[in-house]
Amino acid sequence: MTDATFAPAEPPSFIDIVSAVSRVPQQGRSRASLERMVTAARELMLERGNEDFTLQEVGKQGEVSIGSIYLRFESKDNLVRAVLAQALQDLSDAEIGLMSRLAVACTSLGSFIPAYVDEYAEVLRVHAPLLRLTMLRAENDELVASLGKQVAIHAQNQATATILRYVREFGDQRDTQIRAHSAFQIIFATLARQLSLGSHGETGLGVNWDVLKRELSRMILAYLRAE
Amino acid sequence: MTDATFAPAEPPSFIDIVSAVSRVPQQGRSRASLERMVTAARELMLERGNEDFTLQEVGKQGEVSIGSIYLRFESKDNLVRAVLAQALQDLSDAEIGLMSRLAVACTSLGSFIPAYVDEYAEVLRVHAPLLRLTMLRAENDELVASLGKQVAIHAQNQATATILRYVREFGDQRDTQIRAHSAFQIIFATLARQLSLGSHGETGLGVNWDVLKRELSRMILAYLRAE
Amino acid sequence: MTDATFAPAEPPSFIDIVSAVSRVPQQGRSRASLERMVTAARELMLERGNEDFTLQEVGKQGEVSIGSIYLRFESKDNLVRAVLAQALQDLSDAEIGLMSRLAVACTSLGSFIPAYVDEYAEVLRVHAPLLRLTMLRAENDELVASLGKQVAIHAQNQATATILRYVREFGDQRDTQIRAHSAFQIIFATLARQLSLGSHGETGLGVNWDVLKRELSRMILAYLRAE
Amino acid sequence: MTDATFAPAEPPSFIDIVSAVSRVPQQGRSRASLERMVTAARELMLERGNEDFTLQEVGKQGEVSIGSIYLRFESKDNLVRAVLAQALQDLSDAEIGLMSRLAVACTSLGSFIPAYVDEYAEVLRVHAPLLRLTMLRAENDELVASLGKQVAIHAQNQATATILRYVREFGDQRDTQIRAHSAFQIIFATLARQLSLGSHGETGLGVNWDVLKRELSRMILAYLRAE
DNA sequence: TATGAATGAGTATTCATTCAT
DNA sequence: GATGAATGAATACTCATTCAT
Repeated sequence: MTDATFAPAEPPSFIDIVSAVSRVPQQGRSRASLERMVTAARELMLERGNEDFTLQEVGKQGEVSIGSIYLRFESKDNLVRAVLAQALQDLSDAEIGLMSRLAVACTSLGSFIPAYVDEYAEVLRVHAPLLRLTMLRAENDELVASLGKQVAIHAQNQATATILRYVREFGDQRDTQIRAHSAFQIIFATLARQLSLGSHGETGLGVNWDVLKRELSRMILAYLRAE
Repeated sequence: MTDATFAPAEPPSFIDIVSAVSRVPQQGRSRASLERMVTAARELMLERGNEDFTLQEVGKQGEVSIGSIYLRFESKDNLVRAVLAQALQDLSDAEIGLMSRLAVACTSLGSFIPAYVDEYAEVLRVHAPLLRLTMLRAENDELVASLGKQVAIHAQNQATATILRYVREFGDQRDTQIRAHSAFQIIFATLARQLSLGSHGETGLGVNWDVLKRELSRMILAYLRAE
Repeated sequence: MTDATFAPAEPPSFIDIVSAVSRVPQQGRSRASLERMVTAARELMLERGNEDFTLQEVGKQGEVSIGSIYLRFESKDNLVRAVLAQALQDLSDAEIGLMSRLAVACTSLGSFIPAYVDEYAEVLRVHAPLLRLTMLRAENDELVASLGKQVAIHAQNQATATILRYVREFGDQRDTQIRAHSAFQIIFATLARQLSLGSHGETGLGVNWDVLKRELSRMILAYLRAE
Repeated sequence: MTDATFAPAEPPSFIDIVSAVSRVPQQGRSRASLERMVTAARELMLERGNEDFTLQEVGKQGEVSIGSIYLRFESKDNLVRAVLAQALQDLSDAEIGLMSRLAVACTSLGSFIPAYVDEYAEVLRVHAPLLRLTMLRAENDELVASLGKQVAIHAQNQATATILRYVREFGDQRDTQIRAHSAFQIIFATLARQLSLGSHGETGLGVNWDVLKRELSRMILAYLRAE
């Protein structure tokens, strides 16, 4: 375990992320055109895969010219990155919103953990298609990998900090940070796998989603409360 | 939860797997040539990615002609599949060997779970590079996805059955199959994620590998022993 | 030999030349803007070649908008032509100045020829970079070829006429125009080649510049004085 | 003047030249295909300029596939270079043949110089179109420039050595190498210019080709015989 | 069986020119 | 007049697959 504290750092910002790959900030009509091309690219990427589309197709579907794509993005690669960066930003926003809601709604570890597992599963499910693309791309794209890491670190820190608000309910007061952190790791890994966010791609395998979520919650509670 | 029993089914067989993608059974000299091309393809795939190599390169590196590759494989895709199928077979063999060993060596749940987590982690670590490629490919290749699923199901069934040998040590005798099954799911998901077998590609994020394995064992034991 | 007399015709005029390719006569602020774009184009052409620059770059470097370039020039081609036309005008002016000076300074063929070779070599050397571009372009651009021809004809006529001022020193009084004319042809061809104004691009090839100029003068004098 | 002796060095060889830009030596049917693509490229280059043709056009006109062009040449640039290298080789061969012929046919300086001027002019005239392309390209292509230089140096050395066979007829026995060398420089520069091998592209300008050749011979003889 | 030369469809990118403001 | 964002045609190069030998 590192010294890293789990206090929520500044959340990643879409402005920062997209400015890394997009050429000019836009307003008005240009903004609309930028959005049409990003939307068209996103749709094509979801249909066919990260790179298996042509800029001709983006132009046609988004009603923009090839040239105007190159006015905003240095390359096709950067257009792909912008789509994925936006997806990561959306996920990050949803994660932040979720934690805020749960932090006020749950008064005990026993109510928080199942609610967190359930709702985080839902957030990941909604973002799963683009998230899958992001992870695929991150394998061979340092920039996307780095953005993904930023988002992941923030989510991890925020979740760990929130779990630690219920530290008095832990069964053992030693190594509480390690426990909270491990709990998050295992929750994320399990949910992500069920959503095919990697790992063999064989979602579920005869597992009932609701059952697994319930058992996962039980396991985490048993772990945190163990003496 | 489905009706699927967790009795170990017939393990997947390389012969079956490769015959699905390879053209002719091989003997003698031809066998050697087949192996040279598969080995060359594997090396190139590990270096560059599933498809980022040319058959010219395979021909050169494996000292086989382009034509002879097409004599064995219907397409480049099938050559890639053969490499990945072999990798899955190797993993499956290792999983089977591991379970046999542990089944005789461990006399209690308390000794089995940590040993299983540790040694399964090692098995996955060794096979991780090709396993990563397999999962990447499975995203867009039904055939590889299906082979992966077979191997995964077998591993899951075998592991669940083994855990159930210690069922008397469970804290609660209800839903024991579900518990054993969930334990496997969570172990696999957690280990896989640490090995970057998917999921954001950000292995670890400040987590100590040994610490996480220890906490994972603790969590599983707390869960299975919980009343 | 043609009937063309070698009496100096009207020298080529930049106004005529540029009006052939530029759109509107300019005054005041617009004039300054025109000059900035032509200067920027010239710099880029010298750096990279006749066409290997973009109008975006001209706009940036010359602090003019793309639109204003098209207000003055019908096309990029015409901008290039304006630069080359101006270069031809500059060369022509220098040639005229040179001949005026020598005509009064040199009292004999023996002093005129070496001075002319030396100083004309210097004039060509100074204008060589743009002259090279002009010749390159003239290969495929009728308009530039025609402007170049005008300048060349004027230079030839002027030089021939000047040489003929020393006709009494010729060794043979027959075919004096042909001799004067041939002398100019050979002087120009030799100097031009040394300056890489065409021809294999291999300036010199182990020839000493000063030696060649001296030998060229000797040759011309030997030729004109021969009986 | 450098120390370089003018003894004819080994003449440039097409094999060396082309092997620098072509991928594989060819025989039989492949050789024919190679020649068809080079011929098609040459024709297109003569029609439109060094680079103003597409590989599609070469494929169509030469009845070869795009792929087979890339089997022989690493790039379009190298195909262009091969055409120009072959042209240089042809010129060099012609120059060598010419000198051999004249060396035995001419017994005196007075017969050699006019014959050389006449016949060298004819050789250059025949090769002028491709030679023009070569010089154009050499401006921006180091490799072509270097090949051109080799051919030029060989021609210069060979010509100078041949002129020196008549050294006893020189009017002055001092600096004979310089004189022979200067004579070649001036002959080549003058002929090249008349053939538009560079220099303003304004061939002739009212000069009669035959007259100029005659005067050039006279001038060279007057120069070499001068005391 | 085995070879490897030949094929040619498919695509990211540039940049002169236009025209709405 | 002045601007510069938008347009889209045009083209070199790759590589899986075939098939004549």
